[in-house]
Amino acid sequence: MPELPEVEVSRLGLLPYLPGQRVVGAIVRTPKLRHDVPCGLADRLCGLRVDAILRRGKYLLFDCESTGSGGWLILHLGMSGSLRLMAPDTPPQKHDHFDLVFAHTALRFRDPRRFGTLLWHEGADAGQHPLLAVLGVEPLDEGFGGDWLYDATRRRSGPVKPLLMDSHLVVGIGNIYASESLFRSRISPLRAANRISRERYRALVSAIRETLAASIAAGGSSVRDYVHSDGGAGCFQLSCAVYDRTGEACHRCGKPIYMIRQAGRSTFYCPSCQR
DNA sequence: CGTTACCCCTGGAGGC
DNA sequence: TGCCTCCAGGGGTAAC
Repeated sequence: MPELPEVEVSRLGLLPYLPGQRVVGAIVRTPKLRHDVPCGLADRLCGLRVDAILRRGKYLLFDCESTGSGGWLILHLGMSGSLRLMAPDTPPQKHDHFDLVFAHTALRFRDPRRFGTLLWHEGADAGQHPLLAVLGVEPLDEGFGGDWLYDATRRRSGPVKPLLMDSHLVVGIGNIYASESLFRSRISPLRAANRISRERYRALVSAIRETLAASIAAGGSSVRDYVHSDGGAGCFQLSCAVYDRTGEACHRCGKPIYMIRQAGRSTFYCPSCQR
């Protein structure tokens, strides 16, 4: 489910409640997620105060007194993960793998497919963690621009769509937003990355930023006293122009939307509008 | 080095 | 109703 906007909305939903709170307990019900949950994680977390919640790509980073004797709780929602705040004594349901317990509330992590990740990084700099150290630029940061993307793709002869989803280049662009952004900028997902002009990369970057920002804004308005990341609609209250619209009429030209498979993932596009 | 295939897992949808 | 196949918003790793 979660792409960058969903993760960011989860983060924003937690901000009013968690920073400043002290961890009074933690429950690891499932030690095997995408990676093994570190041994002794619950004991390590106990007594630490959550100072801040940051995001890097699709990872949520809980600052647990990292500038003192603590570290970072690193959480990735995978394909099917979600977070929710609830009373600490709420009975766990199937696939509820982890609780971070505070005095009056608990943060619960649910993930049916278990592609999510729960890690711990000791020390002040979460960016040093091996999984974070290799990540590319943030798509909403200044460093991500059309000229930068043009320069970064000169030796990439593969199709542009799978490349957009490569977190070592740029983080946070998942399968939905890759297709949607390419449609908006009228670039074919099949086009070789090194055969796209500077001008078109500027349009693509604008489309990516606008799509992500609009989704965050749309999701943000729906979050109140619980953290919402499995809305189910997939497009986060924004209607998709091409994603999951195989055979339906293109909103721009009226011809049918196509689905193809690229690097093992579905890609949706309008062959007429996107070149 | 760049690119792709495979794999981790569960659940829902649709065909028979 | 049951069983089968395919599909799903991610991404690390191995192999080409």
